[in-house]
Amino acid sequence: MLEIAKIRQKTEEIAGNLARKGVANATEVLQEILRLDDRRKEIVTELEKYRAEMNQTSKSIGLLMREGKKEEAEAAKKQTAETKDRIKELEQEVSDVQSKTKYELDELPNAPHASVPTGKSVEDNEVVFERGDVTKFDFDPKPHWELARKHDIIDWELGAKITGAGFPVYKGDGAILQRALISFFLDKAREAGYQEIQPPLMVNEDSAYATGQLPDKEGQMYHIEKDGFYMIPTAEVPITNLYRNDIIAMDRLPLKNCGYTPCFRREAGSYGAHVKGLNRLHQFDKVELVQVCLPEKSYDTLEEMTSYVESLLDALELRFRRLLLCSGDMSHASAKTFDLEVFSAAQERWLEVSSVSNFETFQTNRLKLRYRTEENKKILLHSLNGSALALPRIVASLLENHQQADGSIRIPEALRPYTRFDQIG
RNA sequence: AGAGAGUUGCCGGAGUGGUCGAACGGGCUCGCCUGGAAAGCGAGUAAACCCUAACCGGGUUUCGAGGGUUCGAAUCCCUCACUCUCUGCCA
Repeated sequence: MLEIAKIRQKTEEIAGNLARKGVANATEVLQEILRLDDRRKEIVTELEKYRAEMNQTSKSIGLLMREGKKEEAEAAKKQTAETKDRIKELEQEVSDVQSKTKYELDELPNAPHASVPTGKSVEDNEVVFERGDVTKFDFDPKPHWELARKHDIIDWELGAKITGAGFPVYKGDGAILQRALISFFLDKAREAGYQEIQPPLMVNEDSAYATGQLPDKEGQMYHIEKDGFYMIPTAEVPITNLYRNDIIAMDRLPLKNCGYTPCFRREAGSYGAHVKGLNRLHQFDKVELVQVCLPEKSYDTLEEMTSYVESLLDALELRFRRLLLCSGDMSHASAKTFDLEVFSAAQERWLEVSSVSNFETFQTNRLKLRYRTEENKKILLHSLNGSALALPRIVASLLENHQQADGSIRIPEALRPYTRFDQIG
């Protein structure tokens, strides 16, 4: 959620950036928010005047009662009725204005950072660089779903039988490969200074709201209505919410946490060839990084996190490219996002395997996550997160890029201590 | 899942309708004392919001959350969440 104080200070600048993200009438929307906030202040000022008056009167009634001046006390009581009604009215007005303001703010996405290119869709994303060896095949490379079937390591039909489409079953070496990747990613993250967290896989409404899933992505989460819980779409949600309503001492910063969790996504509306195989699932595994840092350091942190994830792809011997997402392709909450994509020779396209974002204060504003300055001021921190990494697409990339002429899959050196086999098949 | 007890400030813990933002103890910060330290003494020690040029000052709200009764609620009533104990069930 954007901060009202900042909207007030930099209305035009923010409006301009919101427009780049496709918000219609950005200036008008911001001005409406400021008008509502002005109105709120007016009402609050009046409200508090009446409340102060009520407090005064109540106090004096207490004194009169004590002194035994019953009639005087009764008379004073009668006089309060009008003020009381007025307070009720004003309270209703404040709450109306506040919910209107909140509604307007909730609708607004984060404003893209100045360095984010303007654009509407994936086509406008910028390729920052490509790295890694191009895999050359002297045979016809097969897509991962065929390889997985051949080696009987991933079974979509079984998953469909026991649950439904998009819930594959990993078997034998497939299951071991998953477990190996998770351990590998977690060990690397720990070496890089991240504390490992095992969070709950369901969260309450407050948590889903604070990181921006609600109300924006309501329909994308599995919702357990009976208990009011949401299945997490990413570990970002519980891990970032660890710090909801916290004031962090400066010497604890930056907060660096990571976690492995399954992720659950309804993916309502997805269809077509691009959702084949492991490309888009309802349940998948992911190791996620979350950092919370000082505002002035968040863009360095974004770079640091992205480079870190790239080092994982290097270790897995995968050719990748870094994309700087354009204003129109970023998620609701992000101010700047880098995507990392691995080239799949078999599918002849780039697969997104990681997304690293700086949310600036968009999440921390809802989280009320602040730090205390030397002067004892409370300032909102910045939050960032990144996948390191999402398993299905990494598995797909490994299968497709490391397949051999005989159909076997070569396991990259770095992963062998974890799989304890060098090839599949 | 059933029965009971509880949820108060950084921590412990009083407080059952008015003078309670909250006794008392501990912690922490600053000052005094000291060669230095301990002890001791003194002062301070929540958050959000409103008024204001103001980091001065004044005001409002907050004692698990939300609603209600009342002139007035930490204190009474209702709903919910959480914690603990016992019983039940079960990885």
